[in-house]
Amino acid sequence: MNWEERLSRAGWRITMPRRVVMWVLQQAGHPLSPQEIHARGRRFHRSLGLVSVYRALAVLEQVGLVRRVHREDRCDGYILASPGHHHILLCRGCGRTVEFPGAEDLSGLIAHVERRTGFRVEDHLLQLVGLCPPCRGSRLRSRPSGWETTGQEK
Amino acid sequence: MNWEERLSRAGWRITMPRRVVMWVLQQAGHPLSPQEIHARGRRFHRSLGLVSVYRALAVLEQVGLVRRVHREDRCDGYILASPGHHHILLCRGCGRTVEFPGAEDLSGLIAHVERRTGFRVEDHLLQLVGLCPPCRGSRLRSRPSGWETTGQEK
DNA sequence: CTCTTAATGAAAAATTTTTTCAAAAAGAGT
DNA sequence: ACTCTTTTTGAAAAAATTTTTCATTAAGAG
Repeated sequence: MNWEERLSRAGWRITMPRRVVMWVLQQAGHPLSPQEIHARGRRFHRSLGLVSVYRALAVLEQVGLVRRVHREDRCDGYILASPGHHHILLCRGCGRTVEFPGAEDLSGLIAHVERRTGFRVEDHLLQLVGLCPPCRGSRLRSRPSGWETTGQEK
Repeated sequence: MNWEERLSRAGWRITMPRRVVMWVLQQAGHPLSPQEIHARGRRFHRSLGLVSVYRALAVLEQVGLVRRVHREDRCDGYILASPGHHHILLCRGCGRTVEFPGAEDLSGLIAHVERRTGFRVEDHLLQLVGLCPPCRGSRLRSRPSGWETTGQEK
């Protein structure tokens, strides 16, 4: 099911601003701020307003098509979300963003924390930051399936 | 070593605004925004400026005495940091924040991710959100050592 | 094609964060 | 304690970000 269908089924209309935001994020492959999305989006859709970018992001995030990226200094970046709960791996060199599944790998840690604190853990926020192969200067390896790059392959 | 010593050794002066920010965060035990810190801080130090709160937070964070808390909707909360790299467990009921060590528990996951993506992982951001014992309505359990509550025990 | 309702864009308002700069105060050395 | 140098402060202004308002436009169901 494509994003338009998902959006539509969730009761939202397929509009130009929303389409543009999706296009832009698709092509970027790394987190973009509302400002950046707006700037790039205008190339496709001249009259695009910044407000609409904010509104589109809010809707798309709610539907799970877009994800906010949290970095130590700024938290205004958005990337395309692959379906399901994924985590984010961010290259500090080029900003390239990869999502990966693996909530399972956290279950041990979570169980441990629950035992020791008495908390009931309901949700988590996990992001990894590092260097991608090109930025490390090493040769690129094949990327196995299930590990999708957010956005277009370069 | 207390925080004043740590700050001092890092080359910073012990000033009233910095002291007030530490006091306020100590007493709160849950994330506070600069605004909130400012409001509470004025009770101790009438002339405290909001700007100084921002500046104090920047310095204290850099020295590792204070940590920023990332939540889905807002990322402007700060808590006292216990020494070392800890993770944050946040109660969505009362906001109570507990830090826990456990970078080790992530090493498996990180190794896995590195193998599959070719990235070299350098840092991570992990936060858990859940319900603390009081907010779940259950009896409070003892909190083992090494699991410190940020701020004052209630 | 029409009609209803959601969504848009522009402007204004509200918030949040940063910059600037003269005055105050930390703290090292008398 | 007192002096001196340098950092730090607080206020105001500026910049940047996000939200609200509202008349107009355009989705998409019928």
